[in-house]
Amino acid sequence: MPSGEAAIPHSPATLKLDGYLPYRLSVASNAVSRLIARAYEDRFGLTIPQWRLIAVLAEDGPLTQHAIGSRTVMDKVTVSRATQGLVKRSLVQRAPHDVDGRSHRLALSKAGARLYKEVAPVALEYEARLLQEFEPAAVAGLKQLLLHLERIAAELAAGDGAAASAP
Amino acid sequence: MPSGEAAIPHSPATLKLDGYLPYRLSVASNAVSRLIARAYEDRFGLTIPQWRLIAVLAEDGPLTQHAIGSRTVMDKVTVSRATQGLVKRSLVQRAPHDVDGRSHRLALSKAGARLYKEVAPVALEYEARLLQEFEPAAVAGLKQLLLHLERIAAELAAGDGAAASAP
DNA sequence: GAGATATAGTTTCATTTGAAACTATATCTC
DNA sequence: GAGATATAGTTTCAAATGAAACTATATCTC
Repeated sequence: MPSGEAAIPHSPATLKLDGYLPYRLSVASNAVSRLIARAYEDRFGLTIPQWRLIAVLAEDGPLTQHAIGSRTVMDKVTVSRATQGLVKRSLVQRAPHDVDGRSHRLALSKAGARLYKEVAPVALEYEARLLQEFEPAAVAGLKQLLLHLERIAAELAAGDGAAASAP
Repeated sequence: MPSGEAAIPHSPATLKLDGYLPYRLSVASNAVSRLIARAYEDRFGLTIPQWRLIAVLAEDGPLTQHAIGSRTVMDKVTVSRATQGLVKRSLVQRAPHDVDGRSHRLALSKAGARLYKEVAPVALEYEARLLQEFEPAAVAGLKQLLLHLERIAAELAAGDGAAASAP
């Protein structure tokens, strides 16, 4: 990490909670998550982890739980529990993994695929409403920024003073 | 809410989880919160609610718990617990509210103010690191967008089909 | 091929969270 | 000013979360 000199300060020298990024981010994310969680729960009986799992199976086809976890940034415990709920409702099918006896191959069932087709437009509609006042370019920029933040936060967390330069 | 016609779609007609705003937002926010939470906990023994409480008392001076809650978008239970912890460590002082017997006036103690002066630069440094690769304008835009999202999410949550037009 | 070590997934447990019930005080209506 | 109703803050309880221990299977090393 390049040492010392404070480059262009992006933040005022004095802290203002209202303009503090981690705060703004957390508050916005909570508000959105809460809205979405309620919608999925009320309309489809799905938790957010379950929804993510369905979405990723619909997009990428059959996956192991491990793959789902890394693909969707969810803990293995979270994935395990989401899976159990979905299997119980027969929205997801589990087959043994042919080459690895510890693992399973998860796939959407017919019913799961049908449900996905119902949920996806609702999901898109919520997103559209949330973003309706913004320029498409601004939205694209926001998403890029979020991805970037995520990466940097992970880097800082990994080597918070330690490994940062060496690959 | 204006009816029907789908204006300019900000989102593709097909859902891609990776580009789905609520997902990106949640993942980014979790990554940042986790980083920050660990930092505050390790270095200062503060939880995020406690940190928010200190920050807002430092900025705005004495407040009731209720005021802190609405100012920082925290549940009254969260504020209550954060307060208890801080009072126990004598970082915050509680005085009866002169006009309202149910309420209290919370203020930073000397020690609390000192701690704030230690934490604030660390907080700013984390923010600066998270944002170091971005243009100041992009950062300002992001914060605006987050505020906006928060407001819209709250509106949608309040009247999710119900009251939306009538004031 | 027999340990040793790693990985997929589950279970257990302790912590966090927030809704709902509760207590105490204010305010409003008659 | 006596209920009725609202509000500040706490406590209680149930659900969500994720770290750590655990089980079962793979892989690696000799």
